[in-house]
Amino acid sequence: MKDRLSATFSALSDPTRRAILARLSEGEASVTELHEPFSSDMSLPAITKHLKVLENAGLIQKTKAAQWRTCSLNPEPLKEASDWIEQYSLFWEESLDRLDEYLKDIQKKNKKG
Amino acid sequence: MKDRLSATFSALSDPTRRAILARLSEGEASVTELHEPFSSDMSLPAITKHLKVLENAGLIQKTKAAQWRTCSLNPEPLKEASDWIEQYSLFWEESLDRLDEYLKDIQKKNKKG
DNA sequence: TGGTTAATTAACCAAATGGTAAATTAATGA
DNA sequence: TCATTAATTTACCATTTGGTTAATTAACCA
Repeated sequence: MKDRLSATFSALSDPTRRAILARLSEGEASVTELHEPFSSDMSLPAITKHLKVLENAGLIQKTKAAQWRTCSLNPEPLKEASDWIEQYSLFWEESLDRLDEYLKDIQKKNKKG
Repeated sequence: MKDRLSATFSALSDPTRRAILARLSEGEASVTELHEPFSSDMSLPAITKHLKVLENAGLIQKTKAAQWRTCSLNPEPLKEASDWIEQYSLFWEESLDRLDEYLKDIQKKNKKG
């Protein structure tokens, strides 16, 4: 049994799966919807397999309604991955400036809405 | 040819390789030194292979002196991975508080010297 | 009921992955 | 020179990975 962090990084190591997560970050979607952008060069069963990998890593969740399978993003494993990488952030110099700027950005957005 | 981000996440998907990076975060080390913590259950050639994966992903660099191969951490790909994950940070709620705290921590350390 | 839609499973494939033991190469030094 | 140390390569292995096509299952609806 693969540990959670390994499963997460492994899931993220494929471009198709990263693109799927990007799509889900905008809102939940059905399997067919997720397949659409890749339909010219990838089969639906291939997408099903990718989703299985993402689900096993805990990165997505599926809900079932009739013949529909709706997928949604679960950010928890991403946060764990981010936390792991964070221990190395002291190694890049601009870290302080970037975080400062990013933080201010978020505070602005939060105050607006 | 695998794209850089995929190679990075793929490299990070193995616990041994993450442990190697953790060791290198404390300072550069020879192949034998990196092998030592694993020597009871993993061969030296296996470590060589892992290092090859890390090197191909750009996560480490090797310098050569006589029969010695010294490995050191390269944080750039980690930063790229962190940046990629960062786009999802809005999905976890404590992000703002954590970043704020972290930033203050770093500023304290920098002011000390 | 039978056709349609959505999704999954089964069977297959080539390549990649994490290991091993043995052999080889590179460098040192008695 | 030959033994020792450090590291890599070779050859092998079982398993996993990203795909495919065909078949099957689940659900809807005229």
